[in-house]
Parts: sequence; C-alpha cells; structure tokens
Amino acid sequence: MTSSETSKKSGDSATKTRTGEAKPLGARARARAEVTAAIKDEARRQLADEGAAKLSLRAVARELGMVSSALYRYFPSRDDLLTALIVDAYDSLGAAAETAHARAVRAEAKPRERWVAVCRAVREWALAHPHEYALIYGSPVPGYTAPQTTVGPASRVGLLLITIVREAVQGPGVHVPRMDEALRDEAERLAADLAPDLPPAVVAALVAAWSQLFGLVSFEVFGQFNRIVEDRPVFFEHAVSQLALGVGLMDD
Amino acid sequence: MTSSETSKKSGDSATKTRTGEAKPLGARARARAEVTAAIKDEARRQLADEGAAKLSLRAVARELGMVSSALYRYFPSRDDLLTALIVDAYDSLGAAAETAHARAVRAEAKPRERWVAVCRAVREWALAHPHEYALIYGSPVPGYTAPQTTVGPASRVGLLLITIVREAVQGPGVHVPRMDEALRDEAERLAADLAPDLPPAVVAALVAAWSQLFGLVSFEVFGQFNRIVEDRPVFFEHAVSQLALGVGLMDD
DNA sequence: GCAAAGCAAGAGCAGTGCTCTCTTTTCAGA
DNA sequence: TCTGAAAAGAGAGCACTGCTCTTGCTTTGC
Repeated sequence: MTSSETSKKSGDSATKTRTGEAKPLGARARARAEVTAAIKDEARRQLADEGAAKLSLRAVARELGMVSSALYRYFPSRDDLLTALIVDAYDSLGAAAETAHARAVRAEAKPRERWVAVCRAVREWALAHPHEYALIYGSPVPGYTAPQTTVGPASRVGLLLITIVREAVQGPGVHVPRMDEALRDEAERLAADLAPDLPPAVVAALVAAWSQLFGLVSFEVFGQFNRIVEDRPVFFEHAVSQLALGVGLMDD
Repeated sequence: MTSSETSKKSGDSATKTRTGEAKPLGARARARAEVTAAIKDEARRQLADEGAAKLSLRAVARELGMVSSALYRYFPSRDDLLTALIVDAYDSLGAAAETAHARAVRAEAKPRERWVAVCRAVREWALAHPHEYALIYGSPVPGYTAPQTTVGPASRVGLLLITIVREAVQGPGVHVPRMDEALRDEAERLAADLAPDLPPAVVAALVAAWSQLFGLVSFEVFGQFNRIVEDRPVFFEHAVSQLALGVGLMDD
C-alpha cells in the first residue's frame, strides 16, 4: 500500500522533466515533502484526539502504513516532530489573527475594534485547536528547549497588536497611560526593542496586555472558567476591550 | 493534614469506632501515611528535575527501594499520583498567597498594597516551583479530567483576591469600573455566585484580573518573556498594580 | 486464635522512543 | 548509458514505561 503510493509519486513526476523549469524540485524531494506533510497531518490528528502527552511516533507510523524506524528519516526524534507542530501552530494562529486584522482594516474599523477583532480571532482559534494551543501556550512539553525557529512565528500576534496601536497613534491618537517612575528604564528598553516610535508607557502596557490576553484565553481553554464564567464570549469581549483601554486605545 | 484525605480512596475509615472518638491512628495507617508522603516527595523531586512528562512511577518506586507494583497500593495510576501532586500544589500556592496576605494585613497595608503583595507571592511561588506551577496552570496533563477534589484548593487565590476587594469596599471604598450593557447579565450572575455583596461590575473585573494575573505569571514562567522583558519584578509589580486599578482599588 | 484485609514481590503483557543492520530504490556524474 | 553514492524502507532488538495478576507474608479486628 505504501510502496504503491511511493511508486506512483515517482511515476507522475517524470512528466515534469519536460518543462525543465528553474527549480523543478525532483521527484524524490517532492515525495519527501509529501511524506513529511502526511506525518505532520497524522500527528496533528492524534494531537487533537489525545493531546501531546499521548502522541506516539509508532502510532503515527502505523496509521501511515510505514514502520516506525522509517519515520526517523523525517524527524530525528519525537521532540522534533513536536517542534515542527509547534511552529505550524504558531503560524496557523498568526495567520488567523492577521486575517481578522486585515478584514477589520478593510471594514475601516476603529483601532479599538481592530484590537478586539484580533483578540477574538486568537480566542476562536484557541477554542478550535485546544491541544495545539496547549502546545504553544501551555507548559513547555519537551525538556524545555524553545528552538530558534519558533521565535519568528511566535511573535506574529504580538507584532500585530503593536501595529494596531501604531496606526492608532497616526490616526486619532492614543491616550498615553500613566506610568510609575520605577518602570521608566524597563519601558524605554522595551520601546527601543519593540517599537521605538511609540511612547515607552504604551509599549510597556502593550506587553502586559499581550500576556493578559493569553491569560484570558488560557483560563477558558484550560477549563479554569468552568462553573464560573457562563457567557464566555461576552465576558471575553468586555475584558479585551478594557485591555485596549489600558494600552491607550480610545473609542475615537 | 492530608492523611485523612489520602486514605479516603482505600476507605480505611474503620478508625471511626461507635464512640466516634478520634483514634490515634494505628501503626499500619501511620506507615501508610508515611509511605504515601514519601512517594509524593520523591515524585515532586522528579517533577522538579524533569517535568511532568518524564515522571515515572517505576523510577519513583526504584528510588524508594520498592517494586513498582507495590506503589499501586497507594496510587491506583500515574494520573492519580499527578492529581495528588496537583492538589498539593494548589494548596501550597494558596498557603503562600494567604501568608503574604496575612503579613500585609498585619502591616496595615492599604488594599492596593495587599493586592500587590498577594500577586507577588503568586509569582514568587511560581518561579520557585515552575514545574508544579505548570502542572496546575499549564496544559492539563492527564486525559483532561479535573477531579472534584481540586476545585477547593484551586480557588484559594481567587477567594483571597475577592476578600481584598471586599475589605476595601468596607474601608475607603472602591471605584466601581464602567461596564458595558452587554455584560450586565453575566456580571450579575458572577456576583451572585462569587460575592453577592460586591457590585457586579467589580466582580466581573475581578474575574478578568484573576485570569490576567496568571497570564503575566505564565508568560514569565514559560519563557514567553525571554529576550523581551528584562526587569521582570518591576514590570510585574507595575502590571498587577494596574490590574488593581482595573478592579477599582484606588490608592486611598 | 483466626479469618480477612493490607501489603510487598515478581513475572508478564503491551506499548513506547530510539538504534542498528540489511536491502531496495533513486539520482547524478563520468 | 552505466555506476556508485545517497536516500529510503523493513525488521530486529534494547531499555524503558504503565499496569495487571498471582503468590506468599504480615497486620488487624472480631
């Protein structure tokens, strides 16, 4: 079954040689990409079914009709598979947030509405993919080593929030929040690193709001709101709307 | 303290004679309590070393010089051991927070200072016990079933925050935050469940702040602030101080 | 004193991550 | 076009895991 598939893949790739385009990505590389994707898909399926703890390389291989040792040609360890899923999850969440933002921009929504739209997208993605969410915002699963590959995708939501505030500054303006004297140095450092064009107090509030957004989402996804908060969407929207106020996004 | 709790599963409530007098807990029950505690201690040690994913019943038994099957007399499964550790972690965190609160009260600190003191205690406990923190506020580890035993200890920090605000109401008073019309029903439900004597808008803000506090702590403990926030204590204190403002705790 | 319950030990089952060897398939350079 | 290297799959095997079952031994309550 697997052998027939592989041979089929290599067979239809022969048609491609005719075009001879710049980087035709040979049949072998093509097959490798497909198998890699299939492994990740199946792993994601098991992840959604049972959670990261129960994800088993052998079970993935079994389901794909290959022997477990073959899988190690694609991912050198279970943790590497998990890392790949983590990167994909960050990308998926980031894309969802960016799509929501783009839609809000297209609808000419006010800054605060854009903020809420992005937060809502984060929440809905998390509820739709709870185990993937747990992978990236829950306890660090492997022996705790966040590879460098994750830092880019991981920051997409944060960058989006910065963008919203930045555009608000150029528009109707933001109300710069009050800030303790003790925070000055740290706030200036944060602003220099993340958004030199924004007031330090705003950047500091932004970072705090960023983590607090995921506090709200995590509590809902991880069940901490069970038997406490009933109307979760309304509660969430109100909370993130207050968060927007905290970073200085006014109504107009 | 937890000895009566731990024995509830095996149902050794034979200690209650018809007199109902508290029995001095025979040698066997005593040994059982000691072994149970030793198992949990060793498990906690391994938890701190390697994290929940690597916690192994066999390794715990090996370290204690007993055979793995013997351990099942005390905990019917690995998940039950984890559940016991979860309950203990909630209790430990709750105790740390309550101690900090009591100290602040004794020092006649103002409500907002009490709030900050409790938040600081939560953060410091989490940084001191990252893996135990991950157990209770990270991804749900087992097949996701939070037993009823956990709800009591789990709410200690939340109750403490409510207490602080309640006492502030009786003192210099709180500034009731603005609230959307859409949130009214939910806020009233929350207030009825959690603190009927407080304004619904305050209770809703309280629940949000509660989750946001753990968002801040989780981001720090789980490494999301790495290479972003440098002066973590100052940043944290400022953020939770703003949180206190959000629930209406004024300076005086 | 005795039956019942509690407990430790050991064997064993099914499953896991991972490594090693061996064979087959594919691809690129002479 | 042929050939040798690289890539891939198959299978056996190691050390480990959670968990169950059976076998003896000890403590306990009547």
